[in-house]
Amino acid sequence: MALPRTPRGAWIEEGLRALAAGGPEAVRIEPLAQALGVTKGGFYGYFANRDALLAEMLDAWAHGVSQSVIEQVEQGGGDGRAKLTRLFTIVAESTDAVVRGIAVDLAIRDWARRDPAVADRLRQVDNLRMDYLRTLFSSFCPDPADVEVRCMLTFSVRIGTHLIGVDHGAYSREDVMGLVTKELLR
Amino acid sequence: MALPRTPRGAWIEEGLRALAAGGPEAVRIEPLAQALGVTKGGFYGYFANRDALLAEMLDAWAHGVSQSVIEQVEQGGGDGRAKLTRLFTIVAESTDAVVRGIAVDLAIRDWARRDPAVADRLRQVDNLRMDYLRTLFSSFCPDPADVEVRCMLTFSVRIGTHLIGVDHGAYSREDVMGLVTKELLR
DNA sequence: CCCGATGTATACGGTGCTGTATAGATCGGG
DNA sequence: CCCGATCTATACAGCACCGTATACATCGGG
Repeated sequence: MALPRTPRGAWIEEGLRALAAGGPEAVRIEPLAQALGVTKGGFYGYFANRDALLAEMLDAWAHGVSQSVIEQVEQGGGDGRAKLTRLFTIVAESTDAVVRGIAVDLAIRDWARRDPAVADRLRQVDNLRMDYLRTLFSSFCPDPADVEVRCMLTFSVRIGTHLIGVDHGAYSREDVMGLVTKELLR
Repeated sequence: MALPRTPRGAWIEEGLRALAAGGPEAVRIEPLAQALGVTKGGFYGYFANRDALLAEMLDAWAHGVSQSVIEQVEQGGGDGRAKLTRLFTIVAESTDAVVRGIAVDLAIRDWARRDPAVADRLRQVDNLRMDYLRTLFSSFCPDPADVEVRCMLTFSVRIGTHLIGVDHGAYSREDVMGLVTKELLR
């Protein structure tokens, strides 16, 4: 039994890299193989076809994404505001990671606009995140409507900052995001 | 002089439709021709190649997008809050339009993440919109930092609502957006 | 140490698209 | 009414990729 030089997970990870870089259309098997330093020969031993890879990429993302962040935040302890602050920091710093990086997140969001199956999966993940956000905000916001507004704004700005290309005059983007955070934790 | 059965603008509009539906990778000349009920024969009379079409699509979007909305808002009169309210309504209702619809907007945002030239163009358009937002918020917010925060949140949530797939329990998305609007105009 | 399973390289036909070339159709102006 | 510019259909070579088939390499177990 030869141990796989290019294990199943390598295809998925490289696929996610391609997804982040160019959307689902850019996930092509032959370029993936080239990036892995292999030919596509082995690919079809793991996956039936390209769609099977895309499906597994989605699975890998959905499983590996939220839980780890929530655990990371929770094990630090503190009250709601402290946890939210920590959450914001972690999310802002996770730009680089491959599977759970923001680039994959944004690519999947765009993908979901076109593929209902992807949209369903995204909704599940987003609901998990949103539920967690709600518990944190609820710890210091008595009004449920207020909680909902803050959650929606928090979620939106966390995505929007990567999709909006404006200048802020005297402020840097980091400045503005800091001010936004302060406002949301008011 | 035969009048063009498939004028230049038709290719651009159909291209934007394809862009909205599947991203820049989905803008393929032969399918476009098929959608127009023509073959690709005439295309290369108008455009040098596929990239030229993509560039002109971007131009068409950049020119036709913001100015009309701003004029529409301005000619209604009223104070800053009234104009913002009108702006929110107009933006929320422009989901369907082809060139200036939200689908094209989101597709271009995703495109900009990968193509620096597109990102530059998007930044110009976003800066125009943001400047207008700033003037409106400034009319009733004395603190420039507060203005910047509200602008960023407004812009983000206006995009985010189309990219976030969460349920809100007892509230509908419209409810939440209404509550958000009330908060932002506070 | 050799067998067999697993992973890999290579070759192949098929598909969908690009961009070019060329000939035919169509309509307005002289 | 016919000429010529403009638009269109068709044919073609080239490219990138898909999915299959097949033979070779590699390593662990008997």
